Amino acid sequence: MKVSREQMAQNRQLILDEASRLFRERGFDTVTVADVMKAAGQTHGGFYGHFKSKDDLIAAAIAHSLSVEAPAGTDLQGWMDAYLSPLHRDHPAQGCPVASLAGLLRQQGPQARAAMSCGLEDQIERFARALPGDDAAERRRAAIGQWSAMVGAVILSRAVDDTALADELLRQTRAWLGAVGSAADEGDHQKAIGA
Amino acid sequence: MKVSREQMAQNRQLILDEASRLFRERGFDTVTVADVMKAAGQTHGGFYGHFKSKDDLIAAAIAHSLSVEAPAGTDLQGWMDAYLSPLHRDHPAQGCPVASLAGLLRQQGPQARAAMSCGLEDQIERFARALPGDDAAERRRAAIGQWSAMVGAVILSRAVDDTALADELLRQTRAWLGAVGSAADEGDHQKAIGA
DNA sequence: TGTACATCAGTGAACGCGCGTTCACTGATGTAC
DNA sequence: TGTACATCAGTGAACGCGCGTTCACTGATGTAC
Repeated sequence: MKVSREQMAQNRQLILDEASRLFRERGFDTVTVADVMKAAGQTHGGFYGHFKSKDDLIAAAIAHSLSVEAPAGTDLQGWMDAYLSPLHRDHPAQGCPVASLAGLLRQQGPQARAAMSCGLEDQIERFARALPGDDAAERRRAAIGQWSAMVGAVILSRAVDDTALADELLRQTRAWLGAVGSAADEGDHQKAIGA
Repeated sequence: MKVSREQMAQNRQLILDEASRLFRERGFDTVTVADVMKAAGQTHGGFYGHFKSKDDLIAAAIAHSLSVEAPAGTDLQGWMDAYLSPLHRDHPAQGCPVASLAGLLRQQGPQARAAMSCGLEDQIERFARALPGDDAAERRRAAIGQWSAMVGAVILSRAVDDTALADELLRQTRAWLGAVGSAADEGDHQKAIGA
């Protein structure tokens, strides 16, 4: 049963939405093509009318989720706190695709890794632009350092079975980023006034 | 052909060594039971004389690699630099199991996650003990924050296809950790002298 | 504008392959005498 | 200490299941007249 061209385009977007959600939730290997198509309200056979292979879908889904993601808006502190919250940790399906997928990409194909490269570069750039300070190179360095810590803390927090440790990882990383942030400001200030 | 009891114990250790190496290199799903046994010089049928299931092996291999790992020795700075080096990024099989496996654990069983919890707690404790400073709580916070950044940076660096970006992630994180470290010292110093 | 027909998006059964797991068998080990 | 035999670690063929992928088919779409 053929559908209209716009319906087909809409179906493709729906497949990408559901794939992106399922991959973040359960990883690439435990989600089957049939799972994705069922979530998108279709049967698995039609999949190959939209994508060349599962690998092709993986790459497209990564690009899709990274393009939707809009980090580091106006409220930088609020965004960082939300990122390092138990809520974000416990709901990867709606969360940052970098935190849920980066650890899986080493065993994925070049298309998928290339998609992650672009998305990551965008994310770093936006983060750096949102940080305070005049020196662009220093802002970029701080963006990479803080971003690494945030992604790392969420990944570790999700890897762990012990709730107390998982919570502590997020809480302490948040506190530590706050502490080094203000300490760095003081340090910068000392340098600025020639101390 | 039966082997001696000590030979059998030795074989079990060999299986764990090879599994730990292969899992770090290629992840849990792309390494088969037959791959592990072949690497250990045996056939796949004998596997179930040593382990209850592949999941059982995964948990045991995680515990095995984390117990061998000895981070944060006497030369803290050297260890951190080595951790954030391209050499470490490009050789996960010999590298830190947390960096290669933490991102895969969300879709693994409770045994595996429990093994990671214990190993991670040990690692944090040792790191905190190696850090300078009098306040133990502050040292623990710094250990968690810095450890998150290190693990995050290596994971991101491995996830990315673009060599320049992958190198930059490591280099900038190293530089940033150095900068906030000394800035924090200055900040602490300012606090200490009542500024 | 209405009709006839070619196109092609989606269906669902089927294929083939690989993997985790089982099992009957082998032959060296280690124990009982 | 030497011999007979029960044990059991390791072998490799086989099983069963699930997944990615293919394909003959269906019937709505959209075009040609």
